[in-house]
Amino acid sequence: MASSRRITINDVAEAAGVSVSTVSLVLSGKGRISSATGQRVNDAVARLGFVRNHQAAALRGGQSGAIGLIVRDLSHPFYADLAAGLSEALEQQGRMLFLTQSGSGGQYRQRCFDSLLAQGVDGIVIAGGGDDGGLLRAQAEQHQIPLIFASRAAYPDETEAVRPDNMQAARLLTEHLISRGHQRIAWLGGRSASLTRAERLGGFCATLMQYGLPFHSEWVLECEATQRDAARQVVALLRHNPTITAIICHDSIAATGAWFGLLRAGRYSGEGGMESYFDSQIALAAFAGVPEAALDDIPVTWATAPARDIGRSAAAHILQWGNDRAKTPGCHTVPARLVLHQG
Amino acid sequence: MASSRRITINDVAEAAGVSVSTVSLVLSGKGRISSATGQRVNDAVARLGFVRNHQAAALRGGQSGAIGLIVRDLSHPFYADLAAGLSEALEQQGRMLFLTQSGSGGQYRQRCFDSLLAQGVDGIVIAGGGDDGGLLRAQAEQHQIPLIFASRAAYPDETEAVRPDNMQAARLLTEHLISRGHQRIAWLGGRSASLTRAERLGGFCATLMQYGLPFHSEWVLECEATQRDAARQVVALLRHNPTITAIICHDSIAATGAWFGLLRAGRYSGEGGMESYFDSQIALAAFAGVPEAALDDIPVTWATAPARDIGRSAAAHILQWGNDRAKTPGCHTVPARLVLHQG
DNA sequence: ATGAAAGCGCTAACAG
DNA sequence: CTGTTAGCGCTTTCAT
Repeated sequence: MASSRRITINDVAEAAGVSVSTVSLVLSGKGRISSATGQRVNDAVARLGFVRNHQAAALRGGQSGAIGLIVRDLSHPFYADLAAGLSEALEQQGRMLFLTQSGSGGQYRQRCFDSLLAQGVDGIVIAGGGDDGGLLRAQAEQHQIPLIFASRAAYPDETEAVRPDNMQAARLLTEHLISRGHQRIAWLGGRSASLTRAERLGGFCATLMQYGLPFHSEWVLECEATQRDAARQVVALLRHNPTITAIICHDSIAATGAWFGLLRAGRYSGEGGMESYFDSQIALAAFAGVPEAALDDIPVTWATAPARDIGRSAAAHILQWGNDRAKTPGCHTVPARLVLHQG
Repeated sequence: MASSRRITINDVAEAAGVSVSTVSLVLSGKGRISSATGQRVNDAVARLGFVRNHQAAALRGGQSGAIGLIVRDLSHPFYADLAAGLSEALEQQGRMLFLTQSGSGGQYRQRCFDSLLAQGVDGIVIAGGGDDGGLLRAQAEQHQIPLIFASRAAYPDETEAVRPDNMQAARLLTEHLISRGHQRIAWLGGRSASLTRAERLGGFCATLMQYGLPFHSEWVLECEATQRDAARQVVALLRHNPTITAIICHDSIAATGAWFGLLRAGRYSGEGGMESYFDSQIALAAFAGVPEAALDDIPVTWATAPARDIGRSAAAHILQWGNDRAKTPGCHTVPARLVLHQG
């Protein structure tokens, strides 16, 4: 049964008693083929165990059916989820995904790009990091191949990109807290240079305004990316501003640190198993890079950056771009989702 | 600058004033080419911005340079790390990775397999799930393409596979505890039907024997995959066996649950910030599917299943198999690493 | 509705 | 050392 030679469309044609072009037409479902012939061909295909050589098809026909992805490092949950969503969406369309990693510093990006080009991909998705002065975009244009950025950073206007909606995420969190009756809300974490943080703060501020609540800039704290610093800041903040009832945290580290800080200060949040010395409770809300199951036990309301949705969206956009050429590039934004804490 | 036609090896040949075969030889570095000609060709390549069409090369030459990976779901950290290691190792060899997801139940596995075959991959790595009665292995053999399994399950002897060394991981943990002076060690978690658990228990038991310590089967507890159940079990266990000084947990859920249980029972572990009612401490050690940064704050010594190493190893084996045909398949085992808790 | 033939871009014999 | 030539497996006009 194990014939050494590879089975080709010629073998199928012979077995079905038709010509190769007929087989090709049946396979791609293009030409008008009588159902009888179609049947015969399909039988032969099944009988011989023929698998179409997609490379040869691409060589002649054009489309390879593969999309390339460049991520910095797949072991980062955000990129893993993004890749998962991308691959899922592509496979639903019968496409395939070439995965490459550009290194945690993005140092191999050009190499990845070139490899993907050489493999004849129909499009490239770059996740993480910006375009170095439009270099990649220029190359992609030269080779007439769709290129799209998908990550948390911002891009020049002419760049096709998919990114999370930071303002909307902040609005989500803020409205949630307000709807729970909180009016004095603080902000913890992030660096002021961060654009992501700026956008989130914008959404936060806008929502406060919308509900007629004041924005206290002295309640907005930067903090280092350590639980220790977050805990320290929370304790200090609450000591000086005891009327605060809720805190929005920039990330899961800040949130966890804040929780420990609250525990230490005797100001716990939610109905956790710990006892509190005070009746008052501080509500915690936070942004998460990704849904984090391990943090289930901390009473925090999360707004998750929808990495998987971003991947799906990137897939949709790059495929659409492949069909409909000469469209104007732009930035597409993907909304966050609220994940309530399971009491 | 944006010429519409694709640049081929012919253009390069013409520009360099040589023949196509010379260019091909320079590109693949095979034939003995005078350095002068080589230089001219490389110049032309650079000047024209030529990118080699790998599909055409594969069509003629055989090797596509791509390896296919089938994982159940990339958003699972174990598979993500595995994929990361695999892709990393492949790219170092100038290979590429096709990524496919077979769905959380593995329901699309056959489809993934077929797609990869059609793309002409040089080998396939299947992560997660076993071979349905050798079906996939048979197909791979028929198409003469290396197939290797990489996951935590066990496989029939004739199957080429890479998996974590569960016994070694258990020995690592057990020896660690013993070296810290623990002699009365309990086991928490997992289901008795699990082979992984059986192997780990084997390593645990063997190490106890080796150090002349008794194995108490009544200190080995099954438990549900919830923190709640783990906590409950720990409390009950310690109530009835107050001399126990250490617990090995089957996974991070059991470990986290155990920690909460210890806190509740007033038997905390490590130098955490909580107060204890008793002087005695219970040491916690556990197996982790993957290094979990979020759990840094729980005082547990982890043995991590080296997902990334498994990916790397799978890459090495499948590439080697590609070169050296007709080797006997077998199971390769990858050691775990100890991750001590950062006091 | 189907067949014949001309390549896609590249590599691998052979010649020179 | 380098050029000529014949395809790899498939798609796609153009005939029939």
